Amino acid sequence: MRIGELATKTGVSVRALRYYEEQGLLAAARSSGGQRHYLDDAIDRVYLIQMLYAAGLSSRTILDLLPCVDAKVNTPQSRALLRAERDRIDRQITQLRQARERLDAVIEFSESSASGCTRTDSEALSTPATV
Amino acid sequence: MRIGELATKTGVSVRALRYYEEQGLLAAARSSGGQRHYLDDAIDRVYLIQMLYAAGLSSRTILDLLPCVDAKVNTPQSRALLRAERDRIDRQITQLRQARERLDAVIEFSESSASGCTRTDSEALSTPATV
DNA sequence: GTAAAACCTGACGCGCGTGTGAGGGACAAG
DNA sequence: CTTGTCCCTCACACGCGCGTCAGGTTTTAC
Repeated sequence: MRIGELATKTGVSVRALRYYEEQGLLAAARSSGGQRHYLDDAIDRVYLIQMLYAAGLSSRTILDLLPCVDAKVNTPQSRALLRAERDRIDRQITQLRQARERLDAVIEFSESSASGCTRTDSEALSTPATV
Repeated sequence: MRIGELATKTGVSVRALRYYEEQGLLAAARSSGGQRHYLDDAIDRVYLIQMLYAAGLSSRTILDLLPCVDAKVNTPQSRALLRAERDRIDRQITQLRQARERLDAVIEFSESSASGCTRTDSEALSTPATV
């Protein structure tokens, strides 16, 4: 498939796909005219890349990790890298949970507070059912 | 206290503190000579700001949230904002967990795999004790 | 009074994932 | 062969949190 189809199938912009190739994350065959052609498994690849980006990994780090995910490289160094990134994600989750708890405390207080009892239409809309 | 002291006490750079003020997140009194002076509670304020940045909030969003945290504003809109951000954090945590599970699967496979049994000195160093 | 340290404003730079536009080829349909 | 759509390669721009340098003022310590 060509780049436009991959873009619509994955929901990722054409620009982004070209950027992934530039970063060495997503290989593409080229037609005689220079156009990119992808295999079907590129779709999963793009999802994986997006997942790792969403987890806060940089292109460079993803580039280092992908060979491990593909099980093409399995060295002590690659395993250390995998563990390091997993641990970084763990720390980030911890931070997010702390922030979430902080916000939750504020929410709890504000909803039990005085002006918190003035239920409005806008709130009724944004909160489907407090059943 | 002046900005340098606040910086060392919080571990945040002077540049960052000035940036927080520029974004309206951290107020400071001024001396006759124009230098910033902070109260002790600025320390906690900075920690809070850092926490929210770490949770992926933008300066703008933090600016909107701070009045709620200070319990100075408590409207239906502010509560909706709080919940929206909390939910965003929840979604982000979910994404991170997915990425973590993906990496974990790779790690599990690679450590049980063939070349995973070639223990080297570098691994012995990076892994203190597999006791 | 004088030097050093801390502070001030203003402005440019960076990293990074993308948006966006210019100017031009590739390719299927009529 | 032409038209329309998709694609190509530069290349500039952005947002954002902050580093960093320049040139100057304030405060502190002696």
